[in-house]
Amino acid sequence: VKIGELAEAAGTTVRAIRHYHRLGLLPEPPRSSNGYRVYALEDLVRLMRIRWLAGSGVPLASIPTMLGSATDGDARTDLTADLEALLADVDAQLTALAGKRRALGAMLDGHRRGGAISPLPESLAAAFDELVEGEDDPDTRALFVRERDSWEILALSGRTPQTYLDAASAIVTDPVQRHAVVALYRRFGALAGRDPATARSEIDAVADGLVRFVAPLLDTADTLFADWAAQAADAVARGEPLLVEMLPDPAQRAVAVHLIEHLAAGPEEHR
Amino acid sequence: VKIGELAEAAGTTVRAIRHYHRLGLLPEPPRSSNGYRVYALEDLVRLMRIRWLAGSGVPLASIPTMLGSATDGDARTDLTADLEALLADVDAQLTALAGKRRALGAMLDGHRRGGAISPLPESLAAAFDELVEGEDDPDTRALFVRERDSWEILALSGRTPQTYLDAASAIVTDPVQRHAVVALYRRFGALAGRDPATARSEIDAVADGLVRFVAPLLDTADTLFADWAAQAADAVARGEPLLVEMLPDPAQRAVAVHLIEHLAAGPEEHR
DNA sequence: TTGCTCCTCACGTCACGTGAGGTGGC
DNA sequence: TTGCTCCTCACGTCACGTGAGGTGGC
Repeated sequence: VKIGELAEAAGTTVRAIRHYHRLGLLPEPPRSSNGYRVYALEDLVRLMRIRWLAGSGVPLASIPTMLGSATDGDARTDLTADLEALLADVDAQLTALAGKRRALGAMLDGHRRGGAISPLPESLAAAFDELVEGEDDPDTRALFVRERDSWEILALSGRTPQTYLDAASAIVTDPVQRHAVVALYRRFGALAGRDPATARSEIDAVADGLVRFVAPLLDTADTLFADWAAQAADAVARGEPLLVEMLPDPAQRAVAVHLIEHLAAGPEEHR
Repeated sequence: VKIGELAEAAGTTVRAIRHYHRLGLLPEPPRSSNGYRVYALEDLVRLMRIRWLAGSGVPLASIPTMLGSATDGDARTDLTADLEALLADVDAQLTALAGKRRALGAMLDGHRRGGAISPLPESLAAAFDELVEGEDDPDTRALFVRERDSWEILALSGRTPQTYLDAASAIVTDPVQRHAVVALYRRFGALAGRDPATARSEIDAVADGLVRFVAPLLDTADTLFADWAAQAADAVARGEPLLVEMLPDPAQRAVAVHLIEHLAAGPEEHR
């Protein structure tokens, strides 16, 4: 039989068979006078065993060991370990894939209704879209975009608890609270370019205003977020500025530092 | 911020970031005097969005479209289709992985108890092992190995119903029946090298003997197997010998053809 | 001075797929 | 003659990882 027939019998491709030959997985059969490979029953068996193992997730490199054709001495003991490692690997892939499936499903749902694709919860994403679209002043608009970006970072960091995001959605959905936060954002934006020393009182005022919005969230949020805030405050204290450093303006940076220090202080302070 | 800090903040590697730069997924940031890349907040956002999508199974090549930074006109409609295709893909991978998991689990179980790794049901594998190990005549031994190989092909073809394999296990487990089949195998093996014309009666006898074992299996097996047998008979009739051609001996091949013809005739004939 | 981070080629990984260019069989 | 299968390089895919060889910062 020729390579094409062998491939069909085994349910593979001619290319795959030649690949196995190059890897030495499947021995090269004798050739007929025209140079064609001529296969026998043993080759089909070997090929089907290879496909069986490969299809079960066994890497091609370890198939010789599995099939016992390697020159080995202690293969007996290793095999169990190999199989267990493979199983653990496949399990990990399964949970990862399940996660991807969920994420993709959510993306598709959001896109069918919402339009733009975003890692934020729908209400938050919609609220930010409105803010950005409805703003005519380019500076404030850029500020809103930056704020949305920051929230996306928080959401994607995987360390921000859902309750925190939900609470933010609630604030931004309620017209009164929303108006208040937008006013604070505007003041935050106006700080750009000012000397942190002269603007000290405004910096404190804006930071305190923001703290007043964040404080109740801290009460409901679980320990994950408290840990994160503590770490961030630690990093700021040690001079490792991480995210904060990415804010280009010094006065705005001062607000962020202030805010993080408040967050790290914990909920007790604000009761 | 430098590339290492960015990588840590986003939970990736420096290499991955440079990779995204090469692909044009993430724009090259300005450099500091020493040639180091200097990142800003927008880069972190972009990077985290990329990681989010990539982690959700979106291919890097389609991420620009998803993030809307591509110069496109009809991206709106395409996006839904893209996401749906991705979802279907992930689903397919999930079922494939689940299958691998099952196969690996069975392999591990079998290896923990049995020893050798085989695609055959345990009782069949064990029976063949006994046959092969207990045989001193090298020719008969080779014959048994070939027979085991054929059964593995049947099992791995995916077209052989489980009932058929189970029935074979039963035959090979029962001492009386097993003795009878082994005798038939020996006669089959003895046909090697004989002229099909002179050995005609022995060929028919061996084939009939084998048919007598296979016939009751046909009654219980579902239509899948009947289809397969019919196809095989068709192929033989058309001169496409497939598996049969791989038997090197002409007399033995005649037995196989005989057997397949009987199988394709269906169960009615033997009642 | 040591050790850590940064830089740029350039090649490796995994399991094949995809041409390119040519020959044999019906 | 046409179309199909076969052959051998040799490079492509995907998402990075891995050295190789060198420089800058503390």
